[in-house]
Amino acid sequence: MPGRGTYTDSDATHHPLPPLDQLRRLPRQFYGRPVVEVARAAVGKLLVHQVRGRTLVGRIVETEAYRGPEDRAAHSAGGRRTPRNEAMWGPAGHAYVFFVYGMHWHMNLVTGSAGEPHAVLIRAVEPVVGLELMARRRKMTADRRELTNGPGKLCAAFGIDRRHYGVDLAGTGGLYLADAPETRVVTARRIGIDYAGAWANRAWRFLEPGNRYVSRPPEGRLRGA
DNA sequence: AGGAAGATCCGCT
DNA sequence: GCGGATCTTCCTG
Repeated sequence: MPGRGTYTDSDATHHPLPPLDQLRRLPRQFYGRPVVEVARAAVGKLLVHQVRGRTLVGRIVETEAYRGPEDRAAHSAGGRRTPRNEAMWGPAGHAYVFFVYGMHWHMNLVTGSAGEPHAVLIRAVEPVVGLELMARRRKMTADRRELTNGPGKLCAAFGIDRRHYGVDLAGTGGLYLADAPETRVVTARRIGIDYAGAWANRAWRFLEPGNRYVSRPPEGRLRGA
C-alpha cells in the first residue's frame, strides 16, 4: 500500500507531480477565462476523482475548446439551448457531462462568463493514481494506453457519468482539477466534427506531443501552442 | 410520432 | 480500416 501523500511505483509517471496529500484544487478563476486559453492551460493539470475513500488521478494530456454559439461544432451552436446542453450556459468551473453514441460519456469544463456557452472537452488523460480500479472498470490490464486515451474511455475509467452533470469543480466536491507544472503543448484540428465547415479547421485541440495517452496523433507538422 | 445523427469505442478482417 | 453497437435528443434533414 502506498503511504499517504506518496505515489506507488506503478502509479509513478516521468512528470514531476505534487505529493498526493498536497493536491491544490484549481480555483474558479482558472475556468473564468476565454475558453481557448483554458483548453491550453488544462493540459498538464490533474483530473482528480475522490469517491467512497478511493482516489483516482489522471494527468490531462489532450483537450478541445468549444465556443458556441458561433462555433458550429459546439453543442451550443446557434444558441440552441436544451436540457442536455444547459450546463454550457452556466457559471465557469462546473462540469458539462453528456452522453453520445448510445453508450459513452464525455466530460467538459465550463469556462468564461455565465451566459457564454463555452466548454473544454477533456479528450485524454495519463493515468497517475488508481490504475487498478481504472483497469477493472475498463476490463483490461493497467499497462495499456487504451485505459484512458479517449474522451469516453477516461470517463469510463474514472466513473464519470450523469451523476456529475453540472457539478461544481471549484467547490468542495470529489471531482475537480488540481494544479501541476506546465508542460509542452501543441495545437491541432479538432476531432470528429467534420460537419462543422470552416470551424473544423480551427486549431482548438491541445495536446502534449509524444504522450502515449493522446487519443490519436495529430496530422501534419506539430505547431507549438 | 418517427427517424436520423451523434465532440466514440471495440472487435474483426 | 470498417461496420456494428446502442440510446438520447432533436428536428422533420
